[in-house]
Amino acid sequence: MKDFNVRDQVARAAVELFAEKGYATTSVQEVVERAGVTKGAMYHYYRSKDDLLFGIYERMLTLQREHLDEIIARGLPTAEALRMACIDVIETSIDSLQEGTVFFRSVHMLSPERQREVTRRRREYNDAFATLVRNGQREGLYRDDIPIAVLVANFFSDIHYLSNWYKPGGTESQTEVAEQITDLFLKGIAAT
Amino acid sequence: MKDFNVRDQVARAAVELFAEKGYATTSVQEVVERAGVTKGAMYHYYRSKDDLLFGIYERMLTLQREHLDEIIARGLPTAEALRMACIDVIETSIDSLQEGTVFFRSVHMLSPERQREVTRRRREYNDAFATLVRNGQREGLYRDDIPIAVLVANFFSDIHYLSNWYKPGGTESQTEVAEQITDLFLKGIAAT
DNA sequence: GGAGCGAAACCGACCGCTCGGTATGTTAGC
DNA sequence: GCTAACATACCGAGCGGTCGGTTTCGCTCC
Repeated sequence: MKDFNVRDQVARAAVELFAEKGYATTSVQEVVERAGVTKGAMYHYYRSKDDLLFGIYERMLTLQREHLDEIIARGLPTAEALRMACIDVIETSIDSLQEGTVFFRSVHMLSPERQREVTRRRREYNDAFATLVRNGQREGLYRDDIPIAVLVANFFSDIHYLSNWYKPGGTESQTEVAEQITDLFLKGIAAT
Repeated sequence: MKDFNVRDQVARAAVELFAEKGYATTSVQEVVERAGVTKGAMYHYYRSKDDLLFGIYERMLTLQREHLDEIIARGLPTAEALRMACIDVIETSIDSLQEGTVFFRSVHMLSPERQREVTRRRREYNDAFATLVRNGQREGLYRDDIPIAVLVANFFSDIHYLSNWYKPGGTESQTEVAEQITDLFLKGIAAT
């Protein structure tokens, strides 16, 4: 039994380095060195550098989609479901801060087809989230004097921005921050 | 009399291309071709590709800092000043959507010293903005149960995210969007 | 006003280097 | 002895930047 798995080690090293210094300025050589393997080993498991990058998107998209679907499937009241979805996605994003850095910074480095797939899946997530808000509007919970796209963007921007300022190990736990941001968002969109 | 200025043409082309396909994947050759000049001409005015990128940051940082200082200097009541600062920075950001795309995506491509300068100047802006919020807290206008850093990040995230979803020429004018986002933010931080 | 001239503006071929990817060789397990 | 899992040396393309040369500009002085 081997004490480490080449695939995972490479993926881990890739995330770290792409987050630290960017996809384009990180060479495959650097990745394999940090992973403690050789280029040959890496290219045995991945077909290209692009695969390394796309893997990050794949994992993030799948993970967040699953979480959201699971929460929606519970059939909770809209307000509870939305609150839960917000807190969960923030916490998840904090768990994957490095992935988030790469995610939002390097889409344009993917191959065109993969860019389109990422866009498509993000839109799906966006739509599912927007539906929650829309339901809340119908129930009179949230204001409808502002386009729903703006409301949703207002929340997604926080997710996006997290990796730019949140430092783990600070005075605030991720749960605290998640609740604070969610609270700010919900206060903003609450019906007057 | 020449009908165009090499410096500006190159800068314009650089912004466009860096926003479209990223700094790293844009070659100097592409930039000069779009600008309609030669590499020799470009390197006569700029010392490096990095200069091209830094110019974008320089302009954005200076512009936004001037705007904020000007608003603060008016000595308006806190609530008015903050509202005005928010709307202004959103409008300005919409005016410079492409610059914004590059600004938030390519910091890590700058030379280390320049990265540090950008960070420094952004922090200055951040602090000036935070002071406004802090004043509002003291006056009892805004909630103080959430760390000020979170409050500020909650707004900056919107600026950051703008270039990811706002499409000019849509149904909403930039003024409308600026007011909507500002309103969401201010509702969120209002004292209960 | 135009000849002369130094400096600035500009051209484009070229260079050194890095990087993603490959091809061929070697080892280990079944 | 066959296959999957690696290792290593290498290639060719593309890149940022340079450098010697040429053109244009601006000004002076007759």
